[in-house]
Amino acid sequence: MARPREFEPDIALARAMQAFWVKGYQATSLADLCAATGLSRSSLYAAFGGKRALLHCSLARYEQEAVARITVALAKPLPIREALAGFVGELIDRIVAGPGRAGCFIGNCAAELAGDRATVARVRQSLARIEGAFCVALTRAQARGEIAADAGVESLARFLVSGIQGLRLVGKANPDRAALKDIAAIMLRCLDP
Amino acid sequence: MARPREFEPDIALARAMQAFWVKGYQATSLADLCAATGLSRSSLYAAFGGKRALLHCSLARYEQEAVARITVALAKPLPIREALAGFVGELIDRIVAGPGRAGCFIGNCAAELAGDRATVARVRQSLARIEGAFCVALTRAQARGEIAADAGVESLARFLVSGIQGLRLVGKANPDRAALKDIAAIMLRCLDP
DNA sequence: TGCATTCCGGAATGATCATTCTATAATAAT
DNA sequence: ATTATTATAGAATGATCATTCCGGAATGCA
Repeated sequence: MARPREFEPDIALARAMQAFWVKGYQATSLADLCAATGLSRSSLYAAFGGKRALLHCSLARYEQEAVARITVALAKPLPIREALAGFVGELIDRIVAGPGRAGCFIGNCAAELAGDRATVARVRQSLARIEGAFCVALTRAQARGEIAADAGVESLARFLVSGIQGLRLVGKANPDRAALKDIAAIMLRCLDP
Repeated sequence: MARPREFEPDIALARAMQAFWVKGYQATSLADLCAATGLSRSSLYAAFGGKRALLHCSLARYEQEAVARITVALAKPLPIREALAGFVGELIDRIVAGPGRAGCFIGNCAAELAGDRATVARVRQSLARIEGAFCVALTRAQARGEIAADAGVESLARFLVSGIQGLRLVGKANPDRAALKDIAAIMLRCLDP
C-alpha cells in the first residue's frame, strides 16, 4: 500500500552525526547534511523533522556508541587500571590519527550550544550516562579490591568524564601523542590510593 | 588635525570579547557586536578589520587576562597546593555563579572553530602560554621542595590545563558546585605522589 | 570662521541559510 | 492495469548574515 523507504534511517543518521561532529552544528548546512546522507531536503525533514531534531538524534546515537565502547572496554577481564589505560590509549590513538581532531561530539555540543536549553539538557544527560558506565566498572573494581574501599567511585567517575573531556579538547588544538600520553598518565594515577 | 576617537578601543574589545564568549563565534552577529560595543558597523570594521579579526583580538585579550590571573594566584606566599586549590575554588565559584556557564573562551573557540587553521593555531598558542604560567609556579614549588624532585613539571602543567578545560566544559553542562568540587579535589591530588 | 580630515549611522549588496511547498516518480494493493 | 499512497527532487520563500559604500556630522588646525 505504501511505498517503502529507499534509505536506511540509521545509516543516514550515522552520516549526519559524522557531519555535525566534524564541522559543528552551525557550520553544517542542510546542503552538507544532504550530501552526507544522500537524502534530499524533503526526505530529511520527513524522517527527522529538522536540523535541530537531527542534531538531537545524532547526540543520542553518539551517546549510545560512547557508552557501549566504555562498557566493552572496561568489561575486559583485566585490572581496572589496565583496562582504563587501554581505553584511554586507544582514545589518544584516534585523536592523533586525524578525525579525532573532531573531539568529543558531546563536548563540542556543550561548548557550541551552551545557550540552547534543550541541547544542554541532552548533553547533561549524555555525560551522566557515560559517568554511569564508568561508575559501574569502578564499583566492580572496588569490590575486587583494586580500588581503595573508602574511595568515592561516583566522584572518580565524574573525574574521569571531566578529565577525558579535557584531554579531547586539548587534543583538538594540539594532537600531540606524547603530550596527551603525559596527561593521561597523570590522570590515571588518580585512581591510586 | 584629525578627529579623535570617540571610543576606547580596549573597552570596545573587552565588550566584544564578552559577547563572543557568551554566545559563541557564529551565533554572535555583527549586530550583536555593535550592540555590545556601542560602535557602528563601520567603526568596528575600521578599528578591528572584521568579525574574525575581532575574534582573534578577543582571544589575545582573554589569554592575557587568563595568564595574569594564574600568575597572580600562584605567586601568593602559599604552598602551591593551597594556591592551586584557591585558584580552582574561585574558578568553580565563577562557574556556578552564572556567567561561568560561558566556560573558557579559549576552550569554546577550540571546540567551535576546530576547522579554522588560524584560530586553532591561536588557541594552541594560548594554551601553551597558560601551561607556561603553571609551569613557572610548579618549578618554583619544586625548588621549595613542595613537589617531588623527579616529577615532570611540564607534564603536570599540561595536566592542569587539560583538567581545568574538562572542569569548565563539564561545568557548562552541569554547573553543580558539589560535583565540580569533587572533580577538582581528585585533580589536585595528582600533585601529591 | 573655514578647510581638511576622520568618524559615524544607515542603506545597499550579494550570498547563504533553514524551512516549506509543489509536482513528479515509484510502489503496493486491488 | 489502475488507483491510492508516499518518497523524492528541486524550486520558491523569507529571513539573516558579513561586508562595503556613501552622505552627513564632528573635530582639529589655520
